[in-house]
Amino acid sequence: MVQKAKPTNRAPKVVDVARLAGVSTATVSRVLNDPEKVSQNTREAVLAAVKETGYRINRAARNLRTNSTRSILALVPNLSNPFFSNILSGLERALNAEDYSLLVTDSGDAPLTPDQMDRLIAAGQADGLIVLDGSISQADFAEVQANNPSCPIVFACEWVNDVNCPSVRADNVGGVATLVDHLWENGHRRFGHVMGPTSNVLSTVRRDAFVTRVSELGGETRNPWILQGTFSIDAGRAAAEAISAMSDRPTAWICASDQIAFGLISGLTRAGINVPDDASVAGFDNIEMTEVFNPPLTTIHQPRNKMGHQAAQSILELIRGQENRAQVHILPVQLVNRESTGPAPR
Amino acid sequence: MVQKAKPTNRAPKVVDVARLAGVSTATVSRVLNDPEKVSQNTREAVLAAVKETGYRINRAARNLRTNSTRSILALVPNLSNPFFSNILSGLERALNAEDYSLLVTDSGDAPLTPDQMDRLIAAGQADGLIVLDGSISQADFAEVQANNPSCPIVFACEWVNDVNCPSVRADNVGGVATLVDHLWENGHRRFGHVMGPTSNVLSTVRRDAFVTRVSELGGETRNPWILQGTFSIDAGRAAAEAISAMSDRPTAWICASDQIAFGLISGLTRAGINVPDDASVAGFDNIEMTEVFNPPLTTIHQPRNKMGHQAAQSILELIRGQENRAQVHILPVQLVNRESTGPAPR
DNA sequence: TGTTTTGTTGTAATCGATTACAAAATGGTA
DNA sequence: TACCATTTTGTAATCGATTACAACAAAACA
Repeated sequence: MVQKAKPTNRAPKVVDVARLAGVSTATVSRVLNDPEKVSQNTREAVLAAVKETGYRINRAARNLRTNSTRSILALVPNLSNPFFSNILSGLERALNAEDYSLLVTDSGDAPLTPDQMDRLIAAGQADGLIVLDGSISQADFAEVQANNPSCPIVFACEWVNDVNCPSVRADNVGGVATLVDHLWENGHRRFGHVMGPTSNVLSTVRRDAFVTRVSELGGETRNPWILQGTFSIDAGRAAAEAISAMSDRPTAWICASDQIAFGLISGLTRAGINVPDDASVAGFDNIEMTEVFNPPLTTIHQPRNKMGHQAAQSILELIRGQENRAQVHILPVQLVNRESTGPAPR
Repeated sequence: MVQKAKPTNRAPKVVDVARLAGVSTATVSRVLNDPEKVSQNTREAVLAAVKETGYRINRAARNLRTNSTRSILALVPNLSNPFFSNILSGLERALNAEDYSLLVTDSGDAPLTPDQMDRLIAAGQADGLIVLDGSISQADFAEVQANNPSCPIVFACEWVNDVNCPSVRADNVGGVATLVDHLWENGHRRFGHVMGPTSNVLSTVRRDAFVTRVSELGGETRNPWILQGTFSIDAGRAAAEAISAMSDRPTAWICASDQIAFGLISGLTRAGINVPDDASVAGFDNIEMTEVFNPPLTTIHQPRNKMGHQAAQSILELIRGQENRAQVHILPVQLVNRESTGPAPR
């Protein structure tokens, strides 16, 4: 019977394996990295020696020599946001499957400065960067890219305009249009929108899609019916206050996130405006809680795990030189029709 | 005026800095790691050279030489769970402040095998491990610890019993007792509990605390009133079905997590049992959504960020040899009294 | 002034894997 | 058998920082 890795005092290295297998370190290394380059016999001998010694590669040494780290750094605006953690989850699994690991940095809701980003990149802790933060200005980002021309970067979910990086995102335009259509079919003709922060691409893209679709259908919206805020519950509540003070208001509200919708509905209800009887409210994201919220929220489902997965694929292909720098992956979304929307009041 | 780092084709190394400053590489390294060991003059010269060359340390080389990585690996059962991401957030910030970075591994809700854990640890990618997963069996964990006696490990939030590692957790017993007391004061005398998975420490600790406190007060609970499940919304819904089929049931329910409570309330409502008029329901965790849920959820607030922060401190101290291996940090919790609980129906 | 102590700096070995290049073994063919 | 092509293996340099040790200089002391 084969012995379990014997308790050595020192961690075994390639030389130990090589000695035991009666080959050179080069051969051991080859067995581990390019098995086909080695004859079957020696390969088996080496693998046996690896098992017997309990050898585990020293990453630092390999990283130094190969000038790579087999890890990817994700830049997240706010880790405590469940939306991001879902994407990270998909990301992490896809990376792990390829023997890459995931480093996470929380930029703390304040967009990173170019200098901070340079430092993160130059730290040489990662082979690539996945940016989940769309609040970075185009100029700042261009600077970072210019300073680090060889650093593979992929955007996931959010992105920065006019930057030459692969990007993975949901079909935001289609999603918003679907919501408008859904409300339109329910007889609504006057539409309002609660945006995220104006500094964020998603906010503006969704707002524009909203305005476009409403006008295509011939519906009505007005500037004061488009409220700005953040993607948070609190922003939704604040919007509710503003709305309840309006003398003349839309019957249908589309929110830029589910959290906004929660706050909005909560606030409207408190103000005596019943959802969906007096006003319909739709969200965006389909986070887990939408289902048990009262009323269950009509929203757009984003394939979060898939987005993480695709982002992982893209960055790996970029690292391997197979990905087109300008590739934009737009993943389809789906309307989830629940009970926060209904027929327009007459 | 000082030039910005000039665009070299090759990343500058210590030798480049040394040459420019007219000193040896040893001196450069000393300036960067032990500034006091170097005279003021040379120190300034070196720092100037660092700035001029735009030198950034190569971590792989340093890691190899010092046999450390300045990064910490967090083992998370499920990244998409908002509860964990909040802790990670606190963790990441505290680590970053000390120039450590955070690696994340999602064990995918299936507890890791000892072998998988060994591999993660031995990969030498991290100087320490923060375990957020309490579903690992005591035997498995003991094995891992025996195999890696020198690896600093800290538990956060969840933990494994009878293991000699620092642990950071909320006051689960106190929290549950507070909930029971709160319901008791509202006139409830018959109590039920919806647990998490039995394999999880938190589940059993909370369940035991529940049983203990109810009996201390002289209240009533029975085995069939203690339902098992997972920490999920779905489990709460399933519990609601079971409950609505009971002929004789408690008036007060304490759930092991907010998510369970959401599912439970949603299910009870659907079954025609009104919360809080017909039954009171309390959660545990105080996740963000509790506030806008309808009815707003009475729950126990856990200091999630603080837990992450404390876990970071503990692991750093452990790495530096200052932390007591058996230290248990129990952070205080708070009752958040909202509207899902009320007077017992008569 | 000579001797010791203290403080500062440099030389060169070292961490552990990968890989260019060369050498050896193998197989195929005339 | 001799020759060439191909496959397999080994030798030793290399990645870039840290640090033990030694050397030197400056300060303190007798």
